[in-house]
Amino acid sequence: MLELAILGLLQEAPMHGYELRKELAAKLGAIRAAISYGSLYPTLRRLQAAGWIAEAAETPATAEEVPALTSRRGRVVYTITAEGKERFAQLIAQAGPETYDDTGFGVHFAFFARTDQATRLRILEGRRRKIEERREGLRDVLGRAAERLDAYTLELQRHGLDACEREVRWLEELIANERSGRAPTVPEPGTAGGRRENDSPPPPGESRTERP
Amino acid sequence: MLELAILGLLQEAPMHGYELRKELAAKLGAIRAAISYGSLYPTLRRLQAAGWIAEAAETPATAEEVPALTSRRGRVVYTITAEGKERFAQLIAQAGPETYDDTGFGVHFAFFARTDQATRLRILEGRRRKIEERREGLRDVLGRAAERLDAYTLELQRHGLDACEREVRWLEELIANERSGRAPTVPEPGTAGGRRENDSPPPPGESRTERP
DNA sequence: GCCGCGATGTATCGGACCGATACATCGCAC
DNA sequence: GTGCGATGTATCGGTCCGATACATCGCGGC
Repeated sequence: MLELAILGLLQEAPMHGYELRKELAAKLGAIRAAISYGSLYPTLRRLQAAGWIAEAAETPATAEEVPALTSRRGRVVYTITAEGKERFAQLIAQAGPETYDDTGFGVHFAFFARTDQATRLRILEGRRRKIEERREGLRDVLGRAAERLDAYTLELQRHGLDACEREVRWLEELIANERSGRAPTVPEPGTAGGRRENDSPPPPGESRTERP
Repeated sequence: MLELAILGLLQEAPMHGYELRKELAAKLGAIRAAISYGSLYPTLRRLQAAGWIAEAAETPATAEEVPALTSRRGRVVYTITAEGKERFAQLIAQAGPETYDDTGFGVHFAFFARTDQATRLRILEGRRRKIEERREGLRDVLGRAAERLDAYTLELQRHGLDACEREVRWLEELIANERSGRAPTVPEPGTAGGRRENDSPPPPGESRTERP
């Protein structure tokens, strides 16, 4: 999962670890807190060893002079390689079971702008299926096993059931929108000209405008 | 977390591993899928080594005869010890930061029937605070950084924000109910007489009765 | 009668990820 | 001029997961 996220972010721009963590937090804030350095840095090294990302050392050419003083270790900027882009595409397209859990789905969804429509649809439907299963489980417990459980546990289940129903409805909207929709796919920023970023993905979900 | 959950469940009845997993899935179905055996069994051994649970071997006395044939390995039933109950009480009362993440809160909440009112209130308020922080983070991103993000990422944040607002409202209800409420605490089933289980916890949350 | 098969049951192993910790630099406010 | 919060890289132990293995039980089909 972390691997996929890193590859995806580096496709938008070269970054160093710290930046990667912040971007990730911004992009996945709805799903998970923030990635730990304890997994980030080892993963970066793993990806580099695999040839999917490359170190693009700081000191932008002109720094030939003034080298020795304080040694200036500086941050390590990573770039994605051609193999890395292939790897990303492969990871995005192939859906294992972990693609549909909370984190996995969140990461995949966050990169939907770089995902083709068929895959998007497949992932949304897989996620819906999974949430529907959880929902049925909760309904079962609330029905059959209700008298075995205390009031707090019951309330927890009710709240969970509510969240499931909401997410299914949300997914339905997205799926309908996707089916009837244009196919935007990747804007590919950075390369080739000054086109504005994110002008292409379709507007998913309307009717969600008012705020209490 | 697993440790707390096991100690809590064994307080309701002696159980073997498989059963523990199922009960846990039923009780925490709203929070997480199901505990893995890869963490369950090692944890059971750790708890046993610490003296918090004890093995209460199957074969209920009368099985003195017919011993050798097929050896009958059978399941291992665990019971909580007095030290284990103390440990549980201690874990329930002391709140670290992990008490307020999704899993931690879920586990604590699931055992609210065995938690005193002051602690319940503290945990509910801590959780609310944490969710409010996440909510503010999401509002920030949706406000300040909106143009940097693509439509899908934005939609993910919106959905997350919605979930946060809902959970805060849910917590408010529970907190209000708790403040103005009776203090039920532990029914202590199994020991001392044939009292009906879970007749004591207060009804948390009303106004949640209709279903679409 | 017996055979397979799904539920029950215990167990291990490698790997992913977290949380705490350490340490160094930079800019700026006091 | 100095302290302190943000920036930045890095490691280590521990928790938990997912895959896998293996053995038993009860029951329905042939």
